[in-house]
Amino acid sequence: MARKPIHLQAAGKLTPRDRIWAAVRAHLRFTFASVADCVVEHAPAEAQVRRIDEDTIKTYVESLVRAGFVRRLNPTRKARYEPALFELVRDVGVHAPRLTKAGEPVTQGAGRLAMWRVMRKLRRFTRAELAAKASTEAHQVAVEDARSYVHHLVKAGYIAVVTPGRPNHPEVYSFVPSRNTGPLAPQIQRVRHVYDPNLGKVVWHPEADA
DNA sequence: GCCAAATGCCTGAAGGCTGA
DNA sequence: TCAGCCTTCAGGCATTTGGC
Repeated sequence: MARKPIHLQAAGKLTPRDRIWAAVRAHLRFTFASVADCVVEHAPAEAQVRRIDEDTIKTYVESLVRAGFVRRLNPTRKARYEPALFELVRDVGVHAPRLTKAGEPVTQGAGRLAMWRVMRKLRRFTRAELAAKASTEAHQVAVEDARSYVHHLVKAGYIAVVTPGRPNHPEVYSFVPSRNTGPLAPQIQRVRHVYDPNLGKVVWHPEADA
């Protein structure tokens, strides 16, 4: 099996990595098995958590070790049955660190998150302004990407068109305060649905316009 | 459309356990 | 004693996703 669409992962509003991270924080010192047990114990009743989660745990714990969030206490085991023992050394709160297998921070999604923050701050903006304000040295946001993101958020009702675009006068948008649902940026899914992770639900889909 | 990320499946290695 | 089984871990790969 492979990764599920985010709106289908939302049972309990936690991804597998969120649950693993919560288990790590609960134990401080742990093995793969103890985390797996904790994940199952605290899983929502409707979620079918299987033993296979241990593979996911292994992958994520390894990335946490590489990133320095977690330290292995017994790098060389004396006996085959001595399970690998880990310790949490850097607790960054309830939100699971997003890491690659190599332990590097994940930059995917950084552009949309930055745009979401800029929208909530500026309240009134053009696409070019949004892209410029959301860009950093480490991560540039293309105007075309801003156009796509704004398009979907307008459809979903997060943004309103204040001044329609005309030659030499770019379209001006305003952020709808009542749609300030939280710090997490709404996501445009592959199927063009707009999913709000703050609400844990799909807030717009193309069929809604039809 | 391409790429990286996230997740699950599969296989093999190593060593302890168990029963004949 | 020893062959076969079991457990744990590591690594590679496939699939589907969201972001760009």
